[in-house]
Amino acid sequence: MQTATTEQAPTELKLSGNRKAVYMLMQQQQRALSAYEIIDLLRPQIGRIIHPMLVYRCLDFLLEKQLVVKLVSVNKFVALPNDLTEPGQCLICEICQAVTFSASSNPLQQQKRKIAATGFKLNQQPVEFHGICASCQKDHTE
Amino acid sequence: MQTATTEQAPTELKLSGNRKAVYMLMQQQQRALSAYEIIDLLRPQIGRIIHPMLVYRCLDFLLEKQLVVKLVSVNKFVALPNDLTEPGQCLICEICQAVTFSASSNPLQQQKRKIAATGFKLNQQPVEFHGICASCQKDHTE
DNA sequence: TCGTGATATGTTATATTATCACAATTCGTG
DNA sequence: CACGAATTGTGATAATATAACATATCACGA
Ligand SMILES: [Zn+2]
Ligand SMILES: [Zn+2]
Ligand SMILES: [Zn+2]
Ligand SMILES: [Zn+2]
Repeated sequence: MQTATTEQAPTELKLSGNRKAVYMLMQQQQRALSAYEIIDLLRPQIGRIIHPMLVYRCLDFLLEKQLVVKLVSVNKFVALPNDLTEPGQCLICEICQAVTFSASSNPLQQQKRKIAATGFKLNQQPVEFHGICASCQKDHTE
Repeated sequence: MQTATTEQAPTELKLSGNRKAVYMLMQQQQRALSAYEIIDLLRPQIGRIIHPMLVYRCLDFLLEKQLVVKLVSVNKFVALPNDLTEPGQCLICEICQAVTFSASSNPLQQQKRKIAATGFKLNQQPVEFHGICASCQKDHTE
């Protein structure tokens, strides 16, 4: 029923069916979602029950294409901001779950080189820092 | 039946019953274990079925006392090396699962200060880097 | 020593995250 | 169209984690 193209993805990528639906949802939401949150958000859009396997398969594909990343420390998935050219880092608030991406700044790049020099080959995922964001700190002291 | 003291923990800490058993196991193993691996390893020692809840409660306690850390990116737990004075960092091999702790070296400390300066309050867990260890790289090229 | 509240343990059930296995359908291309 | 490859559909199950409530043990003052 649906054609299998998309105009949103970078570099003229074609996504079809479920993959397109999952990726577009993730781009709209711009926050970390669990696979099951994706299922819940997708159901009303698609109008039928969506099986976990289906979502995990779409996520696997999108991960391979580096369109999304898995935040391994919280078991959630998020669309990669288009302006990030390297995996960089992200800050994850343990209270409100907000996720803030940025490029690796100098010290982190230095640290990564240092690790690489020991023979350990880092993967291409963002380094995940955990803590409490400024806004949640305010909430707790007022 | 068992008395409730231990002589292994740093700073004269008393652990009783299950907590002691879990902590001693983790110190012996010196590798990252899932809660369910702990259950399986503990059963023969204790001689009865150990419920997940029990192990998770012990882990919660040990986490609070900072005797163990949770590697949030792999959902495993590991006894904190006694010589680590700050949370530091760890390298996790995605093939063999080896985990190597070390103190934060300068660039990482600098990075942490930089993050703190933005108002984000980092927690006290090690920063987890993922990749492939030197030994596993050799295995793949030979 | 006994009573009492706090702490720790025992147990069942359930929630959350993720993968396996196999069938059916659709797609791309000669 | 025909064919194999890629994608989707579906049920079952594994792996990780927490909720809820009952019971037992400990600590310590009366
Ligand atoms: Zn927050
Ligand atoms: Zn709060
Ligand atoms: Zn390895
Ligand atoms: Zn291999």
